[in-house]
Amino acid sequence: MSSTHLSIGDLSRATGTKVETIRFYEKNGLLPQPGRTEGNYRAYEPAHLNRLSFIRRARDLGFSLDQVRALLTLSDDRSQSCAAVDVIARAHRDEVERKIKDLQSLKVVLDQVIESCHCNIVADCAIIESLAPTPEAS
Amino acid sequence: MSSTHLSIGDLSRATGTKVETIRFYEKNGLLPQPGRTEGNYRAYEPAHLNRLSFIRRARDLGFSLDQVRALLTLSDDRSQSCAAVDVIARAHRDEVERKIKDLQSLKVVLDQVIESCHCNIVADCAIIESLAPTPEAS
DNA sequence: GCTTGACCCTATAGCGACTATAGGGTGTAT
DNA sequence: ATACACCCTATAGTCGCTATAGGGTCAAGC
Ligand SMILES: [Zn+2]
Ligand SMILES: [Zn+2]
Ligand SMILES: [Zn+2]
Ligand SMILES: [Zn+2]
Repeated sequence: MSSTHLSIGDLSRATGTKVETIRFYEKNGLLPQPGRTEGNYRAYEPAHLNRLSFIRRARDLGFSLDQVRALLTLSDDRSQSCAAVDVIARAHRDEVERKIKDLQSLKVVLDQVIESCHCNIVADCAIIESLAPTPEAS
Repeated sequence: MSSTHLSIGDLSRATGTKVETIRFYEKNGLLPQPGRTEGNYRAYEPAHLNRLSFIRRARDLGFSLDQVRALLTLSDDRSQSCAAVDVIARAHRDEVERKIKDLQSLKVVLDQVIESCHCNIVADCAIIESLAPTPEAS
């Protein structure tokens, strides 16, 4: 009950997280339930702010909430081997890598499709044609 | 009522689309409602197959369902200018480009973070540290 | 003392694009 | 007759929030 308590709005401003999102993290077990004031307001400790910052940085790096949960659990048990941390981070990086490759080959196709449109009306549009099923063959 | 009718399973196999997804497209106005057999089974015409193929190719290229709907409408009105088609395709390509760039800069950070972990226990783990809020500064 | 306004609360529904489940009916082959 | 593949509707779940409805709390100003 010291004066160091923070309101949900304080956490929101400090981390750039919407208030609803903070409540969402609590409901989903990422952020522990804080104490309450007499008026039933959430009263956070500085540790909550640290934890929320951690969550936001991990989310900014694209980790899923499940991965963030796992990273939080690992970071709480500071004597453990960090091999599990490494596994999560590498799995995520691999997925990012895969997504980049997928999008790059997608862009190649989109570039070709867009480039091929030298027409005026939809009937001749090469973009539409590239989507339509083989128009001549049965 | 000719013998050319196709069941939902036929469309599913022909396009690699799950049956539930086909029903979902119908409910969301992408695929027109087909006739029904006496047993209340959907009975598709070849035109439905063409339309579903169109949808799938557009989805494979990453267009949103809203974009697919717009492309379908445009492709139905074959005398129209294809400028609107071009706008949709370029907007989508620009977004793909943006996503690639975002993921590439994300990957740079992830690579750095992962590379920095030469530790054994979580207490020293550079990955966890990179997520935790500045540990010394208040 | 009373109102205004910023802030907070819970509970619920919505987004996109499906996917899965429950609880049935149909059609055909053996 | 019964097994089985297939089909039907309706509803809820996924992910990571975001938005809404319908309230309660608290400090400041008049
Ligand atoms: Zn306290
Ligand atoms: Zn064109
Ligand atoms: Zn027919
Ligand atoms: Zn480490």
